[in-house]
Amino acid sequence: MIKVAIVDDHKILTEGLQGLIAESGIATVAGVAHSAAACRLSIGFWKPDVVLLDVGLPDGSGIDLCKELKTQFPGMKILALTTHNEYTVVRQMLDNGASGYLIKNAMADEVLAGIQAVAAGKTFLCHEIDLLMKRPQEKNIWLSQRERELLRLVTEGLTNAEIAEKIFLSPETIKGYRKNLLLKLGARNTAVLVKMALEQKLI
Amino acid sequence: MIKVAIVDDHKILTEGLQGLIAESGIATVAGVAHSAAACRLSIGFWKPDVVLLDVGLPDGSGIDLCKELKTQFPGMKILALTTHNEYTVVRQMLDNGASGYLIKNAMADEVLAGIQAVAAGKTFLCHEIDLLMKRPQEKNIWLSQRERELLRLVTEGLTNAEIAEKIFLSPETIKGYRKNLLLKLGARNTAVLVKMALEQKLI
DNA sequence: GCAAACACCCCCCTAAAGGGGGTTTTTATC
DNA sequence: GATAAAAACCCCCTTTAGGGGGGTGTTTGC
Repeated sequence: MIKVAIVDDHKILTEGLQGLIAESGIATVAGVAHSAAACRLSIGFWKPDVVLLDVGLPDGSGIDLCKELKTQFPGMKILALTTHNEYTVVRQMLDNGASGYLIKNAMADEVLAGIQAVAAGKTFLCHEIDLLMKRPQEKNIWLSQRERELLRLVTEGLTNAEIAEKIFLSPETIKGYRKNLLLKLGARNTAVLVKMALEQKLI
Repeated sequence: MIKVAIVDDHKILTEGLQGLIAESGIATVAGVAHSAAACRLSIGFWKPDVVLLDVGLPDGSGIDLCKELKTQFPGMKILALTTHNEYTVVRQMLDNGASGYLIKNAMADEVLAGIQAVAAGKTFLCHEIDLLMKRPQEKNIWLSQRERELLRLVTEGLTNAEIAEKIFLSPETIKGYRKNLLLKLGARNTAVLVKMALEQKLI
């Protein structure tokens, strides 16, 4: 029997999930955590085979927690379960060691299929995410670390001069990055840049 | 017995909810719709007393659907059930006739309490939203229709001249609105303005 | 009846962003 | 060891945004 832990702050969803998993007979729920902190405290005791992990936790990012868990328990499989269907989020989760990715509007039976697949060492993407990851790559934007950092500072409203001072670079360099970001995202100005950054969760 | 309909595209959540409501004994689930279109088709047959309505539907806004349902079926009670905890969203839902508002990380028993309360003609806000609505009003930003329209055009990257042309106003008027928006939201420039607009769902 | 909020318009001036063109070094990846 | 991508840097010039003023009339709610 597969041992599953659920980490998600949506209590209504976790209650439903517990029932769903228990009834299926393929797995048991070893524990439920509603925050990253609660997860860190208990996960060592639960020793689950599979962790159903949300991305948007109240006290931190599931993306970071995923990396943390995989470092501490390399054998533990992470199955992301979130509302986010943005390329950047999925890619970061997979880069950080997640074995699978489900979105919350997937069918209930995809959850069970996902649990079984990742427990068996396979990777599992729900249908919609599978399509997303297979799109022509020019539609799935991927930024370098530096570009992400810059984009974050731009969205916070810093001017080129301020950014330059903050990260010890020339204002002209910042300008170059901004131009490049506009080009890369196909944005005509800062307003659209910020919009895309937030909508596509690029930062 | 209270008759409830669920309109939400998160299938995992709706499955869980159905069980939860059925087990409680206080209500029955008359039907489930995973989209606004499906809801429009079936709601007349179901004739529920209470509709659990999500804001973020795949084919439209729950805010608009709420207004629509209240116009067509004034006696039907709408109980919003969403992830959004932004003042603007809550206020728009309530203005459009919703009797209650739950966020998805509320406790499961709040759902049942909410259903009973709105069915009895009362209004019901879950704890977190109740706190939000009672905050000092300067923290809860509310924009006029015109301001929202302008903000939307700004986030789409239009320049003052383009906006002026589009909505037949003087570019100087647009400039005035922008200045006022910056002041009202406490944003130092367009980047922050766009960020706040999206984060607080002002548009 | 009167204040407050909304909608509308104009001036001047400076700061910042955007569009064009470049260069070099480092660091992965094949 | 070649190739490519990321990272850092620079100049010129034009357009747009932002900061500071000023003002009008019209709804809307108490």
